[in-house]
Amino acid sequence: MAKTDVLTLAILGILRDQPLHGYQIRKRLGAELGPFRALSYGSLYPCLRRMVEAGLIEASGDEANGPSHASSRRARIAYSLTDAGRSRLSEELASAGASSWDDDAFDVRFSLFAHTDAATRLRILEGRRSRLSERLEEVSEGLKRMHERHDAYTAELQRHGLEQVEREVEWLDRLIENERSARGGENNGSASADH
Amino acid sequence: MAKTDVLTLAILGILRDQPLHGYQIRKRLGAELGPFRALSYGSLYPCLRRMVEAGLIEASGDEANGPSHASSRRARIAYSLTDAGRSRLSEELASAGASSWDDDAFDVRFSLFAHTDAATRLRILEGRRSRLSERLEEVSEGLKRMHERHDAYTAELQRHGLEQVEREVEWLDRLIENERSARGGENNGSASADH
DNA sequence: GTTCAGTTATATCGCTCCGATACATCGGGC
DNA sequence: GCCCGATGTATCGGAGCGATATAACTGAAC
Repeated sequence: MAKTDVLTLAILGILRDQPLHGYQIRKRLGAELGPFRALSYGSLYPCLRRMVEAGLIEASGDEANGPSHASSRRARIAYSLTDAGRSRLSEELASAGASSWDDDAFDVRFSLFAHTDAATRLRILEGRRSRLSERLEEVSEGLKRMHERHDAYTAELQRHGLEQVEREVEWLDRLIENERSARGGENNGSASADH
Repeated sequence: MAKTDVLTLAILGILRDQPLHGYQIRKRLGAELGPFRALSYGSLYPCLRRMVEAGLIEASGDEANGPSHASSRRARIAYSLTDAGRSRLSEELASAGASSWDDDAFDVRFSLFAHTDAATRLRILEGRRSRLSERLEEVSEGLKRMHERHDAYTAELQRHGLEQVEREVEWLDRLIENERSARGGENNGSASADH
């Protein structure tokens, strides 16, 4: 079975197209998932080590860069996917379980949608949507029940939180609509190499 | 100096008005900060222990509930603020540094606004606002620079993140406006009896 | 009236993550 | 020549989380 945590998945995804070393992985991930979700070295390097141990990636002493000049390049360790890593990635990309629409995992899964087939994309979006509407009900339930007992600021915080989730749902509805209308037109294939 | 972490502050705040035991603390916190921000026991109990060690709270073997019926209530440990804890709380409530408008801290600080004086409220809101607009610029900068090199889904994720932050800023602007217009009318006092 | 599920309640273990920090090297500007 | 900011690898301590164990009470089904 081997469960794949979010960080591992994100790294598998980012190494899909080229080998990179730690520093680059961090920058790319930061750029793709937004400047929030910082990802510190304190998580990155241990995770890379775990992945090497698990045989998902391979470390190599950086030959990659051009003809270049003679001698002592600084220590750089480029990581690339092994076959096991590549098949783990596609296995993971084909799945659409609860772990795909959790708060922290959804962004990563979404950022890999270009390599996910249309049916799975739709299932993930719908799963995320239903997860959020559960939450919606919880919160608005709570809001009604707290008439007294809470001051204006706390209530405002709740109201604002509710609104945020509502907008998130609207966003998902738009995306789902798009996916649905794209279906039927084209072949529904896996989108793959656009850049 | 003694830095107070977010969780500690939240607990100080929730114990301000009555002693509670662990389970209740968790429920209240969950209700006040929204059902997100779960707070697991694995964080709560260690934190309570730290706070007892630091002399901020006191454990007592639960006499609190009514006349009640005779004998063996199950083990329940009620925690209440010590004088040190109470003064730490008001000290913390009077401050408005960067730690008040960090992502994770802001919600907690905001939920305690009813016990924060008007000037500090305003400073915190403004601090949070400027933190978010920094981020705004970063992200939109990044969005412009990534024309190529990113697929449609990744771009959409960025766009959506940007929009969220924009709305957060609008929300803050509304709150700041309210605070400003309330000033001048009333006495600007601290909304409550600080000891 | 007994069983069974759910809530109240405290507590710990292992693991991961983060922030801070320590190194070293590179490319440029002054 | 010299410092500064980016590039790059790495670790440490502390804090949080998810899962889990334990146990007593509550109430409804049967």
